[in-house]
Amino acid sequence: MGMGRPRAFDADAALDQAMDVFWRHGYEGATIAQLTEAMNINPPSLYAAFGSKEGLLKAALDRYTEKRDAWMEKVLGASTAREVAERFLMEHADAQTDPANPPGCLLVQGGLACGTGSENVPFELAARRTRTEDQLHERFVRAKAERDLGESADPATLARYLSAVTSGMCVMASSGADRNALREIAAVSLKAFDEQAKG
Amino acid sequence: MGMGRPRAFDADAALDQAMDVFWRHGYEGATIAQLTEAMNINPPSLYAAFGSKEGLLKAALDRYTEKRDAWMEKVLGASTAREVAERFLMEHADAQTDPANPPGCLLVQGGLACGTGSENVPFELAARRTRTEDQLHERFVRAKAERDLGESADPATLARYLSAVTSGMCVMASSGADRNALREIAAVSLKAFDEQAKG
DNA sequence: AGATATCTGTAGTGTTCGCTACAGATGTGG
DNA sequence: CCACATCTGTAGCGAACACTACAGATATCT
Repeated sequence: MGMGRPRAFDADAALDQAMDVFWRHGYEGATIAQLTEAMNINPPSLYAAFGSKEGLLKAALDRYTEKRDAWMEKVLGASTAREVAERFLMEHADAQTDPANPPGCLLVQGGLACGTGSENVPFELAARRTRTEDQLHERFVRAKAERDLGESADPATLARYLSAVTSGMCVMASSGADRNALREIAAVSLKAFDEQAKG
Repeated sequence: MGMGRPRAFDADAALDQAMDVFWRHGYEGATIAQLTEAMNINPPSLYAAFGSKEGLLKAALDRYTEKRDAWMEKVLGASTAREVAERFLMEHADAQTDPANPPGCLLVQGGLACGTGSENVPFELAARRTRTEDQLHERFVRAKAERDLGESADPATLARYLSAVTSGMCVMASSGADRNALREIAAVSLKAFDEQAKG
C-alpha cells in the first residue's frame, strides 16, 4: 500500500508566515483567508496539517518557542546575573522594534483577551510567557547560589520584574515606540535590577 | 412639533456595562449580542445612541478617560515626584487586580493588534495610554523646575518608564498575577525611579 | 503497472457577525 | 387631543467567518 501524496509546501516556512499574520493582527483579527494567502496554501491543506485555527496557532507558537529558546540560551549564557538582565532587556528592545517582524512580541500581541470560545488562546500565550520567566528565575537561583546575587535578593521577584518590563515594552512598541525609546526603558529597568540584586 | 420618545435607558450605566465586556473580551472578541445583553438594550437602541460598535467603544473610552482623569488628579496631586511615582504604581497594582473589574486595564486588554478594518482601535487605545504618559511627563517637568528631580533626570524618560511598567503589569494581570505580585513589581520599579530621579 | 493513501484546488457549507427595516410605543409642542 | 419626532422590540438582512465535501493529482508499496 502507498503512503499517499506528499505535502507540497514546507510546514516550517508556512508557520513562519502564519506567525507573522497572528503577530500583526492578533489571533482573532487574523482570518483563515489571510493566513492561507500568506502561507500560500489552500484551506484544506491548512486543516489537514494543523487541524484548526487554534491548532495552527499552537504550531506557530511551538515554532516561536523553539527560536526563542535558542535566543534565551544566549541570554542565559552570560556569566553574571547582571549581564543576563542586560542582554535580556536590550535584546528585547531590539527584537521588538526589528522591522523584519511586526512590533512587539507574538506572545503579547497575539491576544490578551479573547472572545467566547477562544478563552484558551490567552491562556496558551500566558503559559509561553511564563516559560521565559521561569527560565530567568532558574538562572537567578543559580546566580544566588554562586553568590552572584545579594543575600536578600529574590530570584522570583527579579524574574517577574524583568518579565513585566519586557511585556510593557511590547505595549509601547505597538504604540509606535522606536528602538531608542525601548532602550531607554531597558536602561532604567537595569538600574532597578542592580538595586534589587544587591539585596 | 414634538421632541420624540425619550431614551428608556441610562447611557452612562450602559457604557459601564459595555466597558466591562470590551475589557474582558477585547474589542474584537466582544460581540454586539454580548454588549446589548450586558447593557440590557436591543441593537437598534445601541446603534441609535452610539452609531456603531467602534462608536460604542469610543464612548466607553471617553467615560473611562473621565474616571481615569479624576483618579490621575489624585496621583498627580502628590507633593513630590517620588510620591507621584509611588502612588501611580501602587494604585495601578490595586486597580488592575480589583475583582470589581476584569484583570488589567481596558486600554491594554482592549486590543493591541486588530483585524483588517479595525486598525483604528489599537490606535485609539494607544492615544489614551499616551495621554496618561503625557500627564506624568508634565508633572515631572514641573518637579524638575522645582528642583524635585536631579539635574540630568529626564522627565520624558521617567514618564515613559512608568507607563511601560504599568502596561507590563496589565499583561501580568491578564496571566493571573495577583495583587501582591504586581505590588512587588511596583516596588522594584520604584527603586529604578529613585535611581533615575537622582539624575 | 496497479492498488492505495494522502495531498491539493474548487467550490462550497452552516453559522455568526455587525447592522438595520419596520411597525408599534411613548414622549413633546401646539 | 392631535401631529410629530424619536425610541423600542421583533425579526431578519447581506457579508464574512471558520471549516469541509468532493474530485482529481501524485506519491509509495507490492
